[in-house]
Amino acid sequence: MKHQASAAASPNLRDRLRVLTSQAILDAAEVVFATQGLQAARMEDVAARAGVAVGTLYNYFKDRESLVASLHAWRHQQMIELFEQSLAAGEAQPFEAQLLGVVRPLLSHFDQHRAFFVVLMQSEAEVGRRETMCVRRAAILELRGCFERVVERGVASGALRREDAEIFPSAIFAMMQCAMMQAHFSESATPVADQAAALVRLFLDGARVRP
Amino acid sequence: MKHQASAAASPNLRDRLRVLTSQAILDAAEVVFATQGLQAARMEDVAARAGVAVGTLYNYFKDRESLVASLHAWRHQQMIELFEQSLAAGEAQPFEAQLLGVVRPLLSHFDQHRAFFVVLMQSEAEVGRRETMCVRRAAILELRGCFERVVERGVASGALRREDAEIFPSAIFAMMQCAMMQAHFSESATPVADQAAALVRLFLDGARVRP
Amino acid sequence: MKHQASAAASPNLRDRLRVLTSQAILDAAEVVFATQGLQAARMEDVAARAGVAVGTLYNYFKDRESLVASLHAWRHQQMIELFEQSLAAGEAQPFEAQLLGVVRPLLSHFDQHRAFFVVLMQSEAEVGRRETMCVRRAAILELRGCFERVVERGVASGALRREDAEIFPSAIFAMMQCAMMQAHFSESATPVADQAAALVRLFLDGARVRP
Amino acid sequence: MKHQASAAASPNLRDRLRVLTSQAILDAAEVVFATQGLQAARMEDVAARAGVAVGTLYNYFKDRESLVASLHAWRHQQMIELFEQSLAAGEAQPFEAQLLGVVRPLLSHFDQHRAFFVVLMQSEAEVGRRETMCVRRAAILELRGCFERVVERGVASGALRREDAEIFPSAIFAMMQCAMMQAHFSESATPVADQAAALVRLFLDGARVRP
DNA sequence: TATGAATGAGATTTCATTCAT
DNA sequence: AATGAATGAAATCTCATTCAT
Repeated sequence: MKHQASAAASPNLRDRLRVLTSQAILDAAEVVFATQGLQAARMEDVAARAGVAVGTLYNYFKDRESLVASLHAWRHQQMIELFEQSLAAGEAQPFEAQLLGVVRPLLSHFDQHRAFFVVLMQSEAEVGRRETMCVRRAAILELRGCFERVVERGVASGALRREDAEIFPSAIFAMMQCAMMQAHFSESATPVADQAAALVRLFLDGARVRP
Repeated sequence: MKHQASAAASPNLRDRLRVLTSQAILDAAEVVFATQGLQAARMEDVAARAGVAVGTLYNYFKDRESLVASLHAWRHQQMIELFEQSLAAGEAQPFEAQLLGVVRPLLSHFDQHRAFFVVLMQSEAEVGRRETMCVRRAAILELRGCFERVVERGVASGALRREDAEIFPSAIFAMMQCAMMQAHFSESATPVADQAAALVRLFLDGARVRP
Repeated sequence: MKHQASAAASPNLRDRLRVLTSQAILDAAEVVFATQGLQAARMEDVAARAGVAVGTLYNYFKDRESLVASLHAWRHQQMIELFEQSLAAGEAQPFEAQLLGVVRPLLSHFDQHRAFFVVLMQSEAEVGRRETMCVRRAAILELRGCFERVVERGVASGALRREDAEIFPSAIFAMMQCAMMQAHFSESATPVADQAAALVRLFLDGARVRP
Repeated sequence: MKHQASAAASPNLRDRLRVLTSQAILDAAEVVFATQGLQAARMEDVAARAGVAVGTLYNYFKDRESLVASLHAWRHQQMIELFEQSLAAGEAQPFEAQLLGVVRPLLSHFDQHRAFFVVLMQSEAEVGRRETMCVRRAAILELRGCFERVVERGVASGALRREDAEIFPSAIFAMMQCAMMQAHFSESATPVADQAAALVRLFLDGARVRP
């Protein structure tokens, strides 16, 4: 009541701390899960890395599964947003440039969270609870839907063949995934994003020698 | 060797029984791992499915990890052999036909062991023990090596561009993987092998509209 | 005392508030313990029901055990007082009437706090800390002592046999308990107090057919 | 095959061992639960007392709750059987003798498992899972049903009043329970069974002085 | 004085592995 | 060689209690 600043900030303070802690836990979880593997990692490790007690994890996430799910949802959301921005930014450009404008930022995002995305893929393949699977599938389908929109635009603008258009979204997605996996297994330090142009070219022109 | 006929046959019989049991266990393991997930599956489940006691598993495989590794090695070996046969069989054909001749049987193999390959991919992304990782990486690199040989032949025969040849093997591999994953997540019943031709065409000619 | 009117009233106000909060907590605790069970109930639940924060509970009661003990003591005190009043009120009446005058109000009290008394009995059987047990035993003995006084008066007035007088207090007590338990398990809605007369008659005359 | 005895015993051996272990666990559980209290007792304590590893408990009982339930069921069954035998044994005797013939053995059984029965009562009052409650209630009702049969016989033989017969079963039951509780709280070493005759007399003749 | 997020000891349960029969 | 009961380390999750605001 007395101090405007402190009084005004006070109610927000708790909330801000909550958000901060929540983020700290998610950040820690990402690193720990990526480093130790999704199942090998113990909640205690996540807590230790986040600098909180185990019990605190459970004040923010119902259980282990919920923590993993939140992590997924978070990164997924970021990717979708990144995609939307990139797509909108390239709206005025010719198709190839727009495609590259979408692929490169996504690969950059990959680069920044490389370790975690491996975990993400791993758990995507996981044969777990039914509901978990559904959520995952929905997420993947949403991402694929993004690429479908790009392909549609390519077809509409006359840049892509209409006949095989059905498999194009998956094809781009696959190439990106592959670049990712390869970087992971070869433990290469070069950013995957550097291959964006080559990938787009391969997707558009194929591998065949032109006369 | 020491004993008469029956005794001479006996060691063979024993060996054959050993192999039979071993195979039964691996078969059971494949199904159980694929059905329940690699970590969710319990050794007891594998034993039950194989029709043996838990202890027996440990008479044939040092430990859980060793069982999984054997399963991997087994399927991997089959794929390599399949690849070699397909490649040799298409030696006389033009490049596109040979490539298709390699891709289609591999996808068929995928189709037959679809569930397990998902598990395989899952564990490939696994960040487990260092030595396990090495073995896995070696296996993947070997498979990629196979595709490198195909690409080399394509380049040599003038069918593929030399400039981007470096990323071609991964690209083909990626497209196959992707077709696989997509089938898994969409729970499609159509054989992935049916998409072989489309994949090869996309790889060779790209997605761009030709004038 | 030192300060003026407002200051003089202030300590009383504070005290009254303390008592009010304390009562609110005890009331909440009774309901929560009775509903969820003595061990299943969490301090947080009690706090929520009382409309205070968890920390506040510990401003009023040292710890969980102390809260339970207070609850017990409170109800126990009420029963003792109820007993004394009833006993005094029936002093001039013949023995059977006086006994009924004691039993019926106690059973009514039971009816009002039925759920809690089940919890009370439960914890009476609890094999917990030594000191807790002592307190409980003292409470029970005090209640039994009340009935001993009634029995004594019955013997003195020539209404009860002297020979078996030792087991009479427990017998009455047992019958009351039993009526209680039975009501609980049969989830009967009829007040136990309605059986008071029948219980007293059974206690006095037994079950045997008289010639 | 070679040895009749050993071969014949062999299949039974495992089963007999299973039963033995199962009994050992139940015995240990009874003591531990009675000594430490139903919730205070840890599975580890039960295991230690039974001389097995914790895991073994779970080879025999699905979970903690199941162990407790088995214990209850076991003792309950024994009591029912004891009751049936006693009742049949006194069939030819006059009512009072038959009643005593039923009450005394039950109280003896109480004496032998005194500590556990306290636990039994405690958990009977427990407000736990719905299904658990149902099982318990069924058990109690079954026991009460036994006493109802005795009372019926008493009424039929003209020994008991018909009018109040409804509350007689509970009354006997209550008196027995009370004797039990009292012995527990007073930590008396005298067998409760010694009070059997007094209880029966009180039940039959009441406390009133006869002219 | 009230608050409620943080704490961390402790309990239950699982399951890969062993080993006596 | 096959069996399957016993083992016990390890992981998840709970909740009474504390203490900074």
